[in-house]
Amino acid sequence: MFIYDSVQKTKREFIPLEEGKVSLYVCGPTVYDDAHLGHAKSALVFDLLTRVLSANGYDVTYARNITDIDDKIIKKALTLNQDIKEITDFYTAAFHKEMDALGVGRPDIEPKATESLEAMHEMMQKLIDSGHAYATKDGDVYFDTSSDSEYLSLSKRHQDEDDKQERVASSSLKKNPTDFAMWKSVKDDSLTYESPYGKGRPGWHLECSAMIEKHLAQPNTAFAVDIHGGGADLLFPHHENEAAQTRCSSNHELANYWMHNGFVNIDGEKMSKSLGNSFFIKDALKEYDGEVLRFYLLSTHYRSNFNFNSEDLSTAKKRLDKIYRLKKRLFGLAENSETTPFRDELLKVLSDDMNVSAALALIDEMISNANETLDTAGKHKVLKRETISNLAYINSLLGFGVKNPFKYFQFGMNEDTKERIALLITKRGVAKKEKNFEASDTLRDEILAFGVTLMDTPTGTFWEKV
RNA sequence: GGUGCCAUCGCCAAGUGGUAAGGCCGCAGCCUGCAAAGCUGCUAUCCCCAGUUCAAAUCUGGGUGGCACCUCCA
Repeated sequence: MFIYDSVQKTKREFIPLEEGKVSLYVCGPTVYDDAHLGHAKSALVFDLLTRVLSANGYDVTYARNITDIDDKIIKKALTLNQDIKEITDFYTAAFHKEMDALGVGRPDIEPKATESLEAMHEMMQKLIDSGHAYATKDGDVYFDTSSDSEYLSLSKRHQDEDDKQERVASSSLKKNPTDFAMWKSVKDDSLTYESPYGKGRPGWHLECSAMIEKHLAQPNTAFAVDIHGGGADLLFPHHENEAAQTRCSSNHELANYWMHNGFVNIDGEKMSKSLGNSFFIKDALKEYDGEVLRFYLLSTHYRSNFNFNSEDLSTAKKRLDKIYRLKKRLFGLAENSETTPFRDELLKVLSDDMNVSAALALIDEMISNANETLDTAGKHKVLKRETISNLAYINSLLGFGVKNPFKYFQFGMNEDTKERIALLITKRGVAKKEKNFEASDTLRDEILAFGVTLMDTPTGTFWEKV
């Protein structure tokens, strides 16, 4: 298994801290709004990573946090006059539902900030005791970046540049411009959390460091976790600050391998809250099967920036369709999971820093070969067995082809329409049998008007939604 | 301004020294009552210039053009 380390900027062979085991931590969503395609991309990338690691025989412990303490949440609570927990519960549930639709497995551990305050206080206290952090008279607690000689080693920035980039001059109580808040005092009693330093809320960076230390870190290892992942934008300042806190409060570095996934743009433009062009997962799911979205978002290498547009999405669907059509041809045959050369190759390319493109090329080649043989020698038993095994492997490793192939092609069609189509197909079948092609073609036009295609096969006539 | 990434067929996209994967689109054909689906065949020398090398899309230098981070953000 090889992984590109985005801090060392090189592809490295993956060697776990503890043989046979992998600890993986990924920054999860802040639950104050609907999740957008960027959240989907990140979740999908690391879902794939856990599948590939598992297929390589590793026992994976995957943690992805839920940030349920945040200024944006507090702001929303005030604006809507709602309880904080009401908001975070709502968006956490929505997030889970959308991840399910995308075929993203639940992490083994899903820590919430609200349930990890004690761990945060512990870490903060250690940092204060060791002189790496300080409390101000306002009740804020800051990390002293000048106390960490390794600060900025992740993002490889230069201190002097960050000095002049300071734009918020209000925090004059900071010792250094780059010092960041671990605890911020908040006056409004209804929106605060208790701490030994007064009421307030924890800083975002502290949440992740503390949760990793509490849930994943092993004692006496050089790193708290094997792999830390997240979106490319998180490298600085979020991961830099996380790493500093962990480094200075414990005897290990934060992560052995850092993985950052590329961004999702919409029609060439960055998707962001400030631009107001966020593309929510829930909206995309209205038009496309979650698996199509999964296939599309995973079809480009995880480190590349991804330019979302509907043309490419429908191209991706066509490619996924081919998997399902082959599955249809083999529908009802006994399942098996025998080893095949294809399986070995597929795992091999995915184990090389998740080369999905190469994997898809292998899949298309496998499909093409299988179809060709089925066309010319339909009773080829060995090939059928192998193909079923191959499809099952694609299913478990990539999460493609999970559904019933007939249902897949009926996405978004209501029962009433399905019945009417079935009736017309029966009528057309009769006309065809009587060689009344004029009538059968008229019936076909009626069927196509429902936005479907028709295909006559040896085992019957089937339709697919276009 | 600082730091970093990228530039491969009409479109999407692999490939990091050994002579250009795959998909979509297009064209030709097989199959089909006709279609659809499936299958077969055809379609690029890798932004520009210079260099290193027996050999470069792949390494080095210089251009040009995109983009990201530095501010909440996956």
